[in-house]
Amino acid sequence: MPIIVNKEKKRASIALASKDLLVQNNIDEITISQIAKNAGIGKGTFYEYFKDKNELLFELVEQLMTDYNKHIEQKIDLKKSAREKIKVFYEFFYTKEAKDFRTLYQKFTAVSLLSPSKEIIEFQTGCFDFYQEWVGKIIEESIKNGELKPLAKDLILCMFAMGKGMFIMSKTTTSICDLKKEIDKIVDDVFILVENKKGESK
Amino acid sequence: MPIIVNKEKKRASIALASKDLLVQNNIDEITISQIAKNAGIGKGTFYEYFKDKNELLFELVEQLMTDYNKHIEQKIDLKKSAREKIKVFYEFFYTKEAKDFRTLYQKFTAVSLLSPSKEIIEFQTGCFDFYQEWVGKIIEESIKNGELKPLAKDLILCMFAMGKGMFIMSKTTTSICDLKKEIDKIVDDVFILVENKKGESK
DNA sequence: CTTACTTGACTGACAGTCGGTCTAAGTAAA
DNA sequence: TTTACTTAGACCGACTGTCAGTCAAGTAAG
Repeated sequence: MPIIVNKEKKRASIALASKDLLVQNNIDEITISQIAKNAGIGKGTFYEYFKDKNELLFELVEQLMTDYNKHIEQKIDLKKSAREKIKVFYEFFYTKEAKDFRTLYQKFTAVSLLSPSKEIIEFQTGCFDFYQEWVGKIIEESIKNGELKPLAKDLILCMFAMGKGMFIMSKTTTSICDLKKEIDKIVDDVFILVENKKGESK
Repeated sequence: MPIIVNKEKKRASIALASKDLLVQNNIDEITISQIAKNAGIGKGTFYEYFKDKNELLFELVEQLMTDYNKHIEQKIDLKKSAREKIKVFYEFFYTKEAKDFRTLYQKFTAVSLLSPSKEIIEFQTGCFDFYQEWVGKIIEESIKNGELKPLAKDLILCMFAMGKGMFIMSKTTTSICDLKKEIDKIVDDVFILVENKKGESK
């Protein structure tokens, strides 16, 4: 019998090997031959594992997101107040640690808008629901323990969308120079509105 | 001397002629030859007026945005409360009237994320500042006349980013099925927080 | 020998270029 | 005033190079 390769693992490793290439160049400036050479495989082999460049980007984003989620989950557990937890959540959009992932996510968002395949929509929907629920839990817990007013719950979607919008705008305008500062300010301003004042906990 | 064509006008008319093509197809599925044939010009002529397909899309979005702004400005003037005015502002994201423009704007956003040229960034920044100021005026006026609390001013950027974020998510997930309803709800929820209760103006 | 996997030469399609054509205004000689 | 010639902007599509995607031949393990 011939060698049986673990398709999933090889796919993942090709994607990982292409990371720098994808981070540092515009997608349409990279050729499949370049990707293949860079990953140490033949061009034909690339097509055994990916339909096109977009699928490669997709695989990479999925990988990095899994990793990042683990990392962020731990970090959120360390914070006590809802405000702090939410801020950790937004860190993705500006922290240096996530820089590469963020660059790829930017490109992936663009691809999602240009040609939203069934798979992409499914993935994006999964992420949306997952994070939505995550933030939801943080907020609801804080409502229960009296940190936040009950109507805070109604702003979950708004805050979520705000993050995405701020990210897009920071990448496509020069009006937002310090994204961390701007997001922090918004979070603080909103929390003023939905936080119970000290001492009056429910 | 030969005929001197109005370059600007011809550029605009080529763009306008390509509208349906760009609305109905993925950009990378359209060829320059197709665009040229559709506009009744030769391929070479296309390149006299545009660097590439993205520049064509850019021209078209600029045109449609100018038109749409005029239309929306009138509509906003008809509304009395800040809440109503703001809602008109968000109409772009779901109204049937703006459907084609919205589709093109979606693609343009993607292009802006993929290859943010100096010109694109400049344009996007201009739009950002313009709308930001617009919403700002609505809010500030309402603060003055006692409709809104002063801290409403701090939420302008948040609300602006929220709109953009909701739009992107409505196009890339299946979680937001009725965008109008969701946005209206968010606006109402936020207004509950920043509106002065009736009778207690200022 | 079979089977799973790999490969790079090949092909068709497209983006972008370039040399040639067309048209009409300008010029000037008759 | 007519006519022949010039000129330059506008226009065009055949051409070229490049790349995505394919496929027939190759490799190696059992």
